[in-house]
Amino acid sequence: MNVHSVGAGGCQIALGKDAAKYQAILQAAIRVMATSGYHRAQVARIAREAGVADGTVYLYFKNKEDILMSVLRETIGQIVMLSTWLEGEHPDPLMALHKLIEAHFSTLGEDPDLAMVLQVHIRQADRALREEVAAIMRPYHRTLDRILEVGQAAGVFVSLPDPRIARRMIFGTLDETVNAWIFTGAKYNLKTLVDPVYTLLIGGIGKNS
Amino acid sequence: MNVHSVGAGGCQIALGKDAAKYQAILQAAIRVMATSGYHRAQVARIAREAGVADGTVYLYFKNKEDILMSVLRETIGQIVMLSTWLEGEHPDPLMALHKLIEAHFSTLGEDPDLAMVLQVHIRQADRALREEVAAIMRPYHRTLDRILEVGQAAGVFVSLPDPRIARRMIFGTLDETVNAWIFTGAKYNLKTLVDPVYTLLIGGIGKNS
Amino acid sequence: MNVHSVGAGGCQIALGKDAAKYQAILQAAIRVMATSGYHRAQVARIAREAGVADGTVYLYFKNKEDILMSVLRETIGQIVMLSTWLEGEHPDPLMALHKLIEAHFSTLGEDPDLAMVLQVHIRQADRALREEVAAIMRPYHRTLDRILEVGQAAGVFVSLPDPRIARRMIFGTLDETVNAWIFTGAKYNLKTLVDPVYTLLIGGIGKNS
Amino acid sequence: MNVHSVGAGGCQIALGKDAAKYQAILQAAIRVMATSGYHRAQVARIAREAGVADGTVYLYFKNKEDILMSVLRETIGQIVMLSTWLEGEHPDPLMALHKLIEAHFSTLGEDPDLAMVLQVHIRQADRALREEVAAIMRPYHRTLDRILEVGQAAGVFVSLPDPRIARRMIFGTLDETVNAWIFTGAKYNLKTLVDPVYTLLIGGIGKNS
DNA sequence: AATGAATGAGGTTTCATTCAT
DNA sequence: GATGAATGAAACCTCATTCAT
Repeated sequence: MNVHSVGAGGCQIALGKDAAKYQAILQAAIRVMATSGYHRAQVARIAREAGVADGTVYLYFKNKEDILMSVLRETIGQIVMLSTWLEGEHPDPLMALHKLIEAHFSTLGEDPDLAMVLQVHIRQADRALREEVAAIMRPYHRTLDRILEVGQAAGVFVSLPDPRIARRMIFGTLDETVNAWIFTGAKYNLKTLVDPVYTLLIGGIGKNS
Repeated sequence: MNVHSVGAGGCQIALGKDAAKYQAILQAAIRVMATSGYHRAQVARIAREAGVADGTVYLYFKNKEDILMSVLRETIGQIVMLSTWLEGEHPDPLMALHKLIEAHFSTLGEDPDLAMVLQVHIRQADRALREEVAAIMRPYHRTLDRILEVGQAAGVFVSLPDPRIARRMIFGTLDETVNAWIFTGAKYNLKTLVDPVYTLLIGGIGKNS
Repeated sequence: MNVHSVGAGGCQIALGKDAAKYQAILQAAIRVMATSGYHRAQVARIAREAGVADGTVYLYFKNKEDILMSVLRETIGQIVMLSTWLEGEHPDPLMALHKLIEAHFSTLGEDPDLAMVLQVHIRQADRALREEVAAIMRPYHRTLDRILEVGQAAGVFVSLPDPRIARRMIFGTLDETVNAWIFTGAKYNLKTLVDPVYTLLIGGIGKNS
Repeated sequence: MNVHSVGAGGCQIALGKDAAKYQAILQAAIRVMATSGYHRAQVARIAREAGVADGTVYLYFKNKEDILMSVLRETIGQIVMLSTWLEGEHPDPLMALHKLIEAHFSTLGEDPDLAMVLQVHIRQADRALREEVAAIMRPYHRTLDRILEVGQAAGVFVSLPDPRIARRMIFGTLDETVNAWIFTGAKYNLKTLVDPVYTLLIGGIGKNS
């Protein structure tokens, strides 16, 4: 059974023997898109980088968009699943939030190319693809929403008319932090920011007298 | 002197006649990019929408990228200048931050097309363009940094080893809030979120016992 | 007004100044298809043969299929219209038939390349295109049917339960005669066959004792 | 000796094992080409339809063109041989002609897929292939020519300077009749047209007073 | 003999840009 | 200055064919 034939989106092409080749193309795609961006990334170059012929790419992916989609499914998917798992693992909403930030920064901090694709180039995609991205991200947002709700009920988080406002603050903060890390060349260790960011999100920038 | 011949990038053509035509093309570009995205936006369509011939576009802009750049310069520029002005106008850092959030949400909230371009399509641009965007944004970030520093010195903001962590939280939160507003169809009034977001940024999500 | 913007099918592209260029491309297409066939005919070669750039072809035609369609519309159309006109001009069905054969052989006999396209390469087209061809041909068949009906009523043609059987004999005979002429290299004058074919169609191959 | 290794074109591979597989591929080719046409017919689909691997096709046929050629050789060949046999069997030219029309309509009328290929898709082939088709057809045309000559000598057919004119009428009529039958969906029984067509060919459309 | 994964050449079409009028 | 017809490079994708297993 091929690893990559599993999953909701699935792959409509009967995949032959080589799951390694599928991964090779996927990794090549991440590499090429990291440097060239989505629209500039040529299928021919992805193929060359993966060490296969142009046509081979189409044995594993339906088309260029499908390549990007698969990068998404396999990577955002990881963070999303990780977040869901963490939520279940840590009933304490404060701890859950901390672990989630850690997971977010760890996953992207360990693979700058992947982070580049997810933070920058994904957003170059067309409307249809962006909606797909949103759909994949939704469980992540739901997890954040639930953590916030539980925290409010437990009295550790402030009460808000709409928890989505806080969720956007959290997600926006993580997102922008990763962005900044990428654009400064991914030189420092993203994980060192877990605690400062967590503290700031909890306490805000205002000084509690 | 034409309004649009001012600025860092400048314009290589001496424009004598028609500043109105320049604006028409710029507005058309915003409209077309809002619906089609950067890469799908065709120069021919921008020209048609602006009521000029294809070639005329090249009398006012060096190339397609230059059109986008100019959209940036003229719009981000407004927020940036506004923020600088607000900073000078309001010595109180809390007030300055509040006014800045208000300016940010007002400017984008009043022109969904423009917001769409700035939030979504700008990011489809190439490396060079994104770096230019960053350069234009820098004064905005500097303003935030200074407000934070003044606030720390005055004891109204928490002390942080690196104020940029807080700045990214602020900017990331505003950015994600606008993003969410756009993707849900820009149905509600963005300005209603000024106070909740401000409060959350100051106090954090944690409950102060 | 452009000559080629008239007609049922029309042309969905706003055509600029040059009706001559439209004709040049059309003639080039006939020439290229005559030698290479429909599927082997490359747009690039048609463009080169017409003395224009590849892209220019797409200013005058929507796509490759549209080129072929236009060859059809403009040429079969001629025979069809001619046949309708002849029918009106000659109330005598015998004379009408004779004139029609003459028109058929004249039109194709004068332009072997065009004949090649119509007899051979049109038939390489896809289902959709062939149905379009059939639609364009229909008036021609209707004309034949009417001539046969009038002739039957007048007692100069045999009575048949279904006139379409006779129509297919006439059309099939003309078609095969042109085919044979083409495949032997279009060496003789097709018009010399008007009388023999007419006589044979009227009298059959059987000897009237 | 395999059935299919006989013939002009021959088969470059010594086939030991499986004449049934050869036939399976041939029948699959007819089926696929009937629906998709020559150029749209993919070797992979023929293989799948025949229940063999792609590569296996190339053990039995030199290339795609060879497959079509073989369809021709084996099917037109049948009509051709049948016609030759009928000619020998029926010294009476009128009877011979009648039997030949019957054979023509029977063979194609019983297998619409085959008829589709022979009437429509064969003609999508390239020059070289069409010449091969002509070569295979030639004995059929010769048979018609001889029947006509014998008939003329016997005084049952009209005298013509060139019997090929009459032959083209006969063949064109049969061809167009089959064509019309196919394009109307092969709904009626083609054999019911044997007598009307025969009568018309013999007597012509003119009324003998 | 049989397989089917891999190959890679080849063609249509788009669209930013130019330049003669 | 303004025009817009013309340009032509560039890229995705298909599919006949091969060859290692």
